[in-house]
Amino acid sequence: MPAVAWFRRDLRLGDNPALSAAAALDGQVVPLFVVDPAVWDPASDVRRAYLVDSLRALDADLDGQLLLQHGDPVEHVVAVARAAGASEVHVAADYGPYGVQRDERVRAALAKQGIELVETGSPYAVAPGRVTKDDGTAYRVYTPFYRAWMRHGWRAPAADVEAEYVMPLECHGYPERPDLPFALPAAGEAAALERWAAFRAAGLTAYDDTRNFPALDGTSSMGHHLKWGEIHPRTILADLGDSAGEETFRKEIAWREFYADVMHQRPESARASMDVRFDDDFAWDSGERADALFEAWAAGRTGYPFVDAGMRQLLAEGWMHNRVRMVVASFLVKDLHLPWQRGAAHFMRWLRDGDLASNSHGWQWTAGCGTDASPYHRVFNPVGQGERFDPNGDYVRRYVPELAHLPGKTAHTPWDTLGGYDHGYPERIVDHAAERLEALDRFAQMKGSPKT
DNA sequence: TTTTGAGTTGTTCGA
DNA sequence: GTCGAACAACTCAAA
Repeated sequence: MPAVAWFRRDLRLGDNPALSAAAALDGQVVPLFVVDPAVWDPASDVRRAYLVDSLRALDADLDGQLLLQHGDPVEHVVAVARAAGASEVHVAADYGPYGVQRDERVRAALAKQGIELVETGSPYAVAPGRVTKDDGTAYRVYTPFYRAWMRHGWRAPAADVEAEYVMPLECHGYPERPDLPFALPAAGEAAALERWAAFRAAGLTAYDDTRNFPALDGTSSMGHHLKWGEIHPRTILADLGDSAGEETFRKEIAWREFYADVMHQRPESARASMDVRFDDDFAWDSGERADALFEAWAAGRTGYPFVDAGMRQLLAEGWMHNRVRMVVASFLVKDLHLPWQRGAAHFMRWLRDGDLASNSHGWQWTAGCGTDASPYHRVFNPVGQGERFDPNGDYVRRYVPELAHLPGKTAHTPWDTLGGYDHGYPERIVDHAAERLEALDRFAQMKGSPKT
C-alpha cells in the first residue's frame, strides 16, 4: 500500500525524514504538492515564479511523478490518499500560523477516513518549542537561545530514500509562472547544493569580514533555498566547523530558528507588535503625506542614495543585501515614522527569500517592539551606513543610474557634490537629523514600560 | 535568594 | 582625529 508524501516547504528528496518515513511503509510513495489558494493568491509574481521553478525541479528529480493538485488541501489531500488507497500521509511539520491550522483541518478530515497524518521532522534543525529555559518557557533573547540551541543539538542528515513513485490521479499541471523583468537564480535541490558548495569553497572563510559589504558577493544567498526547503539547515550545519566565518554563519542559521521559535510561541507576532504599545499607543504617521513618503521609499526615491540603492535592488532582483535591509527598515520606521508592518508587507511581496518569521521579527527588531529588540535610541544614519559599508560607492552607482557619474564615495552625498543632481536624482524627502530627534521624541512620549 | 553583567548589526557629543 | 559616555528598560544566566 503506498503512502502519500505531501510536500509543502520541503521541496527536496535528500535529507528528508518525512519522505523517508513515507517510503519506509512499503516503498511506494505518492509525492503530492497542493497549490493552495490561501498561499498562492496573495503571493507576488516573484514568489510565484520561484515556487513554479522549484516545483519543476522537484518534479524532474522525481522523474515527472510529482502529483500537482490545485485547491483546498483538505479536499485534495484526502482525495489523493483515498485514490491511492493510502493509510498514511507523511509531512514535515509546519510551524507557521497558517500551516498549523491548515494541518489541523487536514488531520481531522483524514481521520474521518481512517487515514493518519504523520509528522516527521520540520524545516528547522531544532523544531520550534524544543529549546526552552529551565522553567519550560521560551527564550526572548537571542544569545541565551543560541547557547541552549547548541547544547540541544540536532540529528545528523537523513539517509537517501529508495522509493517507487506512483501517481494515482491525474496531475493538474503547473500554475502559471509570471513573467519577471529579471532572472531568478536557479531553483531546486541541485541548485541549492551547488550554491552551498560554492559558498563553502569561496565565501565562508571570509564571511565574517565580507558579509556586511553590499557591493560584494559576500553573503550565502541560501535564503530562498532554505525558504522552500530545497536544502535542510541540518545539511548545512553538518558542514560547518568552528572558524570565525563558520561560527558567524551558524549564528545566522540560528537566527532563523530563533525567530521561528518566537513566532510559534506567539503566532500573532507575524502581524502584531510583540510590545503592544507600538500598535496601540505609538504616534505613527498616516494619511496622504505618509502614503506619498511610503511610495517614495518603495520606489527608491527618498534622496538618500544608500536607501534608494537598496530599494531599487529589491525591485530589480527580488532580493536585497541584509545590511541594506536594516538601513532601509530603520529609515521607514524612524525617519518616515511609518509602522513596520507596511515595510514588512512590501518586503514579503518582493523578496524571493521572504520568510514570515524572519521578516516580521527582523522588522520588529528594527522598530524596537520585538523580542530582543534594538534599543530605541539606535537609529541608523543612512549616509553614515553607506559611507561605512559601501566606501567606494560601487553599490549605489550599480542601482542608482542618476548617480553613476559621481566618483567614489561622493555618490553618497550628491548634495555636497558639484553636479550631484545633474541627472535627475531626487532631493532628500526628509531631513535625517531632524527626523531622528523626532523619532526619539515619539519614543519618549510613549507611556509605560514594554508590554509583551 | 539576590545581585550583577551582558545583551547582532548605532550615533552623537564633548573632551 | 580618537575615545568614552550617554542614550532605557528588561531578560537571562551565572555568581
